[in-house]
Amino acid sequence: MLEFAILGLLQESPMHGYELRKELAAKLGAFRAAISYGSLYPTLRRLQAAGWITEAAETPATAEEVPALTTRRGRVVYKITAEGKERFAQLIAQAGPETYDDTGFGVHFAFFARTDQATRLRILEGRRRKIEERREGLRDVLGRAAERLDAYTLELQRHGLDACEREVRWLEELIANERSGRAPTVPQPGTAGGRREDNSPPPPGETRTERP
Amino acid sequence: MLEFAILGLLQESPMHGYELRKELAAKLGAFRAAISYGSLYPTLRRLQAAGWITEAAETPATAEEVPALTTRRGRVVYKITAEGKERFAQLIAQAGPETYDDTGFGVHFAFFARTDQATRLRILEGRRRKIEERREGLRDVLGRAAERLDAYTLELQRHGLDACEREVRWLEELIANERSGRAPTVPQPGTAGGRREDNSPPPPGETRTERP
DNA sequence: GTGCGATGTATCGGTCCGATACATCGCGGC
DNA sequence: GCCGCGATGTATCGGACCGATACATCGCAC
Repeated sequence: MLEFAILGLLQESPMHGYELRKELAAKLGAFRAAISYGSLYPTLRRLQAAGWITEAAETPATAEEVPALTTRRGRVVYKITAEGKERFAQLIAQAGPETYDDTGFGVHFAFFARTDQATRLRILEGRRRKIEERREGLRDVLGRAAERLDAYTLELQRHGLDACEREVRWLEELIANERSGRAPTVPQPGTAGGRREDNSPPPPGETRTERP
Repeated sequence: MLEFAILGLLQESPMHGYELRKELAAKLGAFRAAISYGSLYPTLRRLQAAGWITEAAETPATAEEVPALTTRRGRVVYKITAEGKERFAQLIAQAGPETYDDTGFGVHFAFFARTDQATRLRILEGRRRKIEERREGLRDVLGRAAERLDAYTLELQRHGLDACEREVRWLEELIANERSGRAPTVPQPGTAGGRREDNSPPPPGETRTERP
């Protein structure tokens, strides 16, 4: 998961660890709190060892200035490699059941702009199915086993059920939108127009069609 | 977390691993999928080593019947000890910030019936604060940084924001209810109480001020 | 000039998950 | 009769990720 997120982010621009964490928190604010350094740095090292990313020498703005007077800074900027981009595409293509749990779904969804439509649909439908199952489970408990549980537990189930129903509806909308061929959902109010030219659009190109 | 959940469940009645997992899934269906055996069994061993739980010889219903004809079953039934109950009470009393993240909150909430009112309030308010912070973060992103993000990411944020607002409202209700001194939220239909005759009922000793 | 909060890299122990293995029980189909 | 098969049940292993902690530097206010 972390691997996927890092590769996705570094595709937008090179970054160092701290920045990576911040960007990720911003992008996933909804689903995840913030990744821990205790997993971030080891993962970076792993990715580097695998060749998906490389250290990009931190150019001090103008190389002429500040040559070595101050002790060399610790900041390490990472950059994705060609192999890394391939790897990312492969991870998207493979997107399977592990993509349907809360975290996995959130992370993949956050990179839908780099995901082809077929995969988007597959993920959305898989997620919906999973949530529907959870919903049925909750309905079961609330229906059949209600007497066995105390009032607080029941309240928890009710709240969970509500959240499930809501998410299913949300997913339905997204799926319908996706099928109708166009971008996400409705553009929001005010600030007319705009908001379409972010860097690097979903490359529908050679995103491989292999099966593992 | 798992430790807490297990001690809480075993207070309702002795159980073996499989049962424990099922009960837990039913009680937490809303927040957690289901705990993994890979953490359940090691934790059980840890709790046993610490003396919070013990193996209770699996009595075959009526000892007269089915004595030893069939090969001895592997089933291991666990039972909470007096020290375990103390430990559980202590864990509740200590309930701090780690209790405010999704999983921690869910698990603690599921055992609110065994939690004193002051602690319930503390947990609910801590959780509310945490969600409010998340909400503000999302509003920030949606407000200030909207242009930097693609439409899918924005949609994810919107959905997350909605969920936050909804949960805050839910928590407000629960808190108000809690302050007004009454049980959870709306009481559900008849069939009050029930399931009380197992060996170890919640000792009304020092905790508990509510009536279930 | 000194303290202090934000920035930044890094490690360690511990919790928990996912996959896997294996054994038994009850049941229906052939 | 006996055979497979899904539910029940215990167990382990490698790996992902977290939370706490330790440092070092930078910019700025006082």
